[in-house]
Amino acid sequence: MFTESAMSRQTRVVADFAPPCHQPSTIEELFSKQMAERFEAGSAVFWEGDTASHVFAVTEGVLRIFKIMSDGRRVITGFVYPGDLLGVSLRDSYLYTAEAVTTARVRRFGRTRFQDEINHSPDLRPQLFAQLCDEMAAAQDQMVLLARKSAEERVSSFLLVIMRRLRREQQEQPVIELPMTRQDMADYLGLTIETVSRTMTKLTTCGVIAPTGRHAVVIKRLAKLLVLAGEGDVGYASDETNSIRRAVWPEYYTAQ
Amino acid sequence: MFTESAMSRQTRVVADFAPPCHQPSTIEELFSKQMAERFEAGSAVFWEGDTASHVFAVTEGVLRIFKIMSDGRRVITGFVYPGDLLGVSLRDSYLYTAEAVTTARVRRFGRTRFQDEINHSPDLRPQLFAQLCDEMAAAQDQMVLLARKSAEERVSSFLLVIMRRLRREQQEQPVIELPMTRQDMADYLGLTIETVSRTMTKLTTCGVIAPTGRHAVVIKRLAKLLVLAGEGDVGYASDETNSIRRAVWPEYYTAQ
DNA sequence: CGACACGTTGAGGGCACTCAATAGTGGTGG
DNA sequence: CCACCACTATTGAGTGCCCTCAACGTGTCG
Repeated sequence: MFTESAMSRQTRVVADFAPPCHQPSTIEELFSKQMAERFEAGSAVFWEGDTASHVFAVTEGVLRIFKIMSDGRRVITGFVYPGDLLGVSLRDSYLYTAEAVTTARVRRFGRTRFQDEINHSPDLRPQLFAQLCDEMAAAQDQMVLLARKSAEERVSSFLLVIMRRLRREQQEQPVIELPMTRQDMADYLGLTIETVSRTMTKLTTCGVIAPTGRHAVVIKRLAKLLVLAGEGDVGYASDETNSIRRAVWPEYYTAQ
Repeated sequence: MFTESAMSRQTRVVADFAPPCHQPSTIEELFSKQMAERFEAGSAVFWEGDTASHVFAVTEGVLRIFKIMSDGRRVITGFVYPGDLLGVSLRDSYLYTAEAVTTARVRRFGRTRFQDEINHSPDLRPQLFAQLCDEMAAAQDQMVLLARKSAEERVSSFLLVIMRRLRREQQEQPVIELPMTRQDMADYLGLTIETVSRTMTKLTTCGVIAPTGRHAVVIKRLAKLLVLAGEGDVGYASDETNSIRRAVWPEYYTAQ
């Protein structure tokens, strides 16, 4: 895979009946021509161990990817949002099960076809590589969370991660949507449903967050949440670090 | 990055004074021409947050890669063995610190140069991709371990992972070398040094392992270790599953 | 309104952590 | 050769955080 030549590119374009002058320059664009499929909440896109025949791009909704131990213990290794790819990191079979949390829309490519596309496009390769790097960075952060953070730190970190994700995708959002159940959060954070619930209550009582219905919260005190998440290096932070943080969250970052 | 043209390849080859007829066909071969550098136990190859200027290949020794929280909590996200790459998953700066556990030898490429090489070689790209997939699969397994496994399961799983790794690299090895300290193991498994020590003692008492000095053990009962690791789906296993397992560890797998 | 799923709250227990003391291990020098 | 030290590992006692088990709210559907 990843081979490239003027010859093979020509071949591909002809096979697709696409105008040779209009190559997709982003992965999003590449998938946009594929048929959109709809998955209802709770339905699976693929299962761990299935032969990995397709690569998916999420255009709408949220999915969970998870592994299950032989005795039923479940670990959610990530939540997948619009713009994310699904099923890329694989050998011959999928590493995890992917299931819709909300009604979701995805587009798919045959694995071989996707690899050809990536191979032939010098524009797409770095995008795919960047996606994989982001995925790896997220996995590393998750390992830190699971290995060493307290329940309070885990829940706080989770809220921050979701916040940043929504910010990237959508507009300014003081309200954070949490479409997943408490059980999903627990299986993602390595906690029980009861501990997640208790911790959310505690954060509410402290005035850090304010619930808006069951599946959304408003962050009232971001600075405090950062500290609780274990990202608050306030005691050690240089002026430079703090100025960077202010640049990242200008409207939120106020000492409280 | 990953951009490609006949022109740039020409430039590269001339700059290296390498024979155009002898392209490296494996990543190992690619690195073999680079100077080997020696790192003493405890010394760092690079630090988390450093500008990611190089990609490394380990040829000898073992390294640990870790992240540290602002208050000093350390999480080892992986151990790196000969044949592994180091510093590939990155954006602009390294995701983690890499430190030699034992005296280690590594070879390096400038990041840009490495990307060029990968870009220009249809042989190397799938190898790199496969490496990244393995890394991702390992990260997922680690998340399962950290999120849901007991101390006993964690230590047992760790021993199995190391065993498989040594088996891949070296010859048949009943003795498993554990060059890292108990603190390293603890920071990898999300436990304390005391819990690791107690669990190792317990496994020894049970007759599952037998210590050979401080930094090596012999696995006496693999079947039991598999069960303790949470990989023992014995109660559920189909004949097919078991036959697969026997094929993987033919000389070890005996019901005990 | 009842059934059901999901979420919250409470009481008690256990696994792993903390703190502390002891025992190996390896290196150095008298 | 052995005393001495620094470092690492083991073992023990007690605590605490989170889990387990259980009951009670809450929201949604028929």
